[in-house]
Amino acid sequence: MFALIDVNNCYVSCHRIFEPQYEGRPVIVLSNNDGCVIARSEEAKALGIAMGAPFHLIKELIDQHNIKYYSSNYTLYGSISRRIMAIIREEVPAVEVYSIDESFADLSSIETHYSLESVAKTIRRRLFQEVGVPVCVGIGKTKTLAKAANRYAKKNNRNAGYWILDSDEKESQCLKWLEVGDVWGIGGQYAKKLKQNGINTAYDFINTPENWIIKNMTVVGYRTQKELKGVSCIELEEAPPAKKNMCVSRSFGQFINNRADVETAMLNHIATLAAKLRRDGLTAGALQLFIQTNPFRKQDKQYYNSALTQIPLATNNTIMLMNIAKAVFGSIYEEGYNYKKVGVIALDLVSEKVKQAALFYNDIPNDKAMKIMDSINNKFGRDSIRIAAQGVGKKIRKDWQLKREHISPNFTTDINDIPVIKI
DNA sequence: TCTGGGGTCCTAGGACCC
DNA sequence: TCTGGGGTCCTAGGACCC
Repeated sequence: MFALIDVNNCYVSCHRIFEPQYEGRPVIVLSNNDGCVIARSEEAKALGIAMGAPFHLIKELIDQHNIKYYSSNYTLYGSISRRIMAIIREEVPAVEVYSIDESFADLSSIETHYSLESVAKTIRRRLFQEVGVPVCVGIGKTKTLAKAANRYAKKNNRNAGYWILDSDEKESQCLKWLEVGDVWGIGGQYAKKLKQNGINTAYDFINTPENWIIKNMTVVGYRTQKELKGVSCIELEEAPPAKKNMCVSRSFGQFINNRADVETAMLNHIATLAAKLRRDGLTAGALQLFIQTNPFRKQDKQYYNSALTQIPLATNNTIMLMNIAKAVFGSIYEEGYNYKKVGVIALDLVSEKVKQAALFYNDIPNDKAMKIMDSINNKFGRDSIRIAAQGVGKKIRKDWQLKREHISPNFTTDINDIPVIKI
């Protein structure tokens, strides 16, 4: 059996740990740049606030119902997530951290219904007491069934907070209830196509001929069908597979139409990217840059361009990557547009330890300097030390930086933000 | 005025090789 | 009337996940 443990309305729940006065009240969390809604409390969902709703279009509703809103604070969520995963690891033999708020567990060593139930209850109780977040636990024979069970628990057994698919009857009942578009692995496009063919529930889906599924949804859809039938095709991945690409991109707080600022933003993304590569012990064999205007501004001329550069000697050195990026940037930047976003992607990633040497290339970068930069930034906070091209003096705070007007304190990661308790 | 960021997998088609 | 068989690599596009 597999379990899926999923934090209820994760980002909202993270904020409520430290501001419990918002328990029972409508709360939402906004995307970067306070652009749109990416998390909602149950109370906010009940008021009709949709996932992805643009913030500026729901301001009236927010005032009307006194909805609490936060800018997203990934430092906080990451920290809470680590606490959660540490506790889950103590309770089950094997864990796959699937996302910031979800993990799969392998329960194959646990046999009776009673023991499964007790694992679910213990995890819930400990996370609530020791971290302060509510979670739901779904249990089934495959990862896809565990996902389905989790959804069932959330909608139909929320107080208990778990659901176990340990009989054929319970499986059928859950699959008849589950809309086909809510199956893990079936997204909007396939859901539309399935419904056009009269396949509305997960139960309809498992009773659809295999050849139809393969023809219309490839082998990926076929695997999903097998999983729903109780045949496990997707294994637990305790160690995440090596990354193939790594991307850093941000929308600007407002649009920018001067080259120097766009370039500075890009170089800052390079610095972030290079640090992420070094953190994971990876080097990039190629670098892609892209820039784009804001597609929502219909009054603006639209533009998108990208450039892919092979790197002769795979690297994670900030200065080298910056030099490459600067050399290529001019080929994609065009004057006369209002830019909204710039991004950088590292591709052809290989481990630092096994990277191929280059025969005709002697420009060995100073990686020791990078190590020192990383250790300073790890100790004193990001960008404590940086490359001058990222901006100095007054240039550090600029239009391209994120808008986060409703940011919460970093309660768990910044000594200055630790909550004060008065006794 | 204002609409997120970061990933993976699969297939078809076009190019190449012997 | 008739035109082989067996492969790989790369890219773009489309689907999906959180």
